[in-house]
Amino acid sequence: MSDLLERLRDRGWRLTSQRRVVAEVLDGDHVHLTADEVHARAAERLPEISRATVYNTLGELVTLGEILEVSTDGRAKRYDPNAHQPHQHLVCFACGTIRDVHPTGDPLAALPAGERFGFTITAAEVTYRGLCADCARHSG
Amino acid sequence: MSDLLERLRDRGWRLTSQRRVVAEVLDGDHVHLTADEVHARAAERLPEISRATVYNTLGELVTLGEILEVSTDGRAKRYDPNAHQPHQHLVCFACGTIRDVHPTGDPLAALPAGERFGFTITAAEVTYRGLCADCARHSG
DNA sequence: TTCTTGACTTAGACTGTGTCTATCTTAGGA
DNA sequence: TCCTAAGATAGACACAGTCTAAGTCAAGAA
Repeated sequence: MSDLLERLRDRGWRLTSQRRVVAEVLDGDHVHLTADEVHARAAERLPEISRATVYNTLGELVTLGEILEVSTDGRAKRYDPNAHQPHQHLVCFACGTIRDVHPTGDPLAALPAGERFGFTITAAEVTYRGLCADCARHSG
Repeated sequence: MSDLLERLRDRGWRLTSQRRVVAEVLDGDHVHLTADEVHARAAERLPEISRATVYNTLGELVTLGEILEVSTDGRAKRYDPNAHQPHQHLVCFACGTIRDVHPTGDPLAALPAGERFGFTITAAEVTYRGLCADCARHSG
């Protein structure tokens, strides 16, 4: 966390209270907040922070590779601070909960040359979908 | 195509000119149109068709399992008529072009029991990302 | 320490995508 | 041919995100 702030400062980031609070809100495991949720939590600590600043800061952190942008549904994008360990996502149909998961093997390897159509492929994102234990109990 | 209209009629669909035109627009391979694009093409043949009708019809076709909803970026959802053959998507970073691709193996099998967190998993979507041949030429 | 300046923040207007509602039209059965 | 519920329509609305112009401030300079 403080490593993050150090890294950012090293890259020439001006360290404002707004940026610090956004970075703090995104600390932790299995954190997948929307921009609005980040804004709400940041505003608890810094009431005057604006939506634009949250969007700007999130965009900068994504560009710097410090957080990941995830859109598992057609709704708001979510931001995942777990950017330094490769992983995929598991999403509940019913409640939308997201878990980080680690499948075996490399999904890229499953795409034969004949299916690459001249693309230079650099990433493969896998989204697993299902019903979480809680939702399964309540619905059945 | 006419099979599609037959199937829909069998399921009690009222066959209106609007629905027919939307279904026709979505015919073909590697078709991944946004709702607005579907509306524009439908309006070429039926100028008075409304956006709401296009959205309604697309939603019904998705519910019936006749087309797939794909959101590969955070922008508009795209609609894929290739719903009866399992496949994944390959997306160009630069121009957004989408290709249907067929990886080997079952991505679901790559997720060990210990990584399932009590979920009942029913689907795995893979999005491959890279640069298509055209964009690679123009940028390099 | 104070000054300076350009990077940063802000409020709020604006855009794109999708949904909803009240009213009108029409496919298809009687 | 007529009836009627299913479907279509225009346009208001909602949500997520972007942009702009003006004000603020972090951090280097003196």
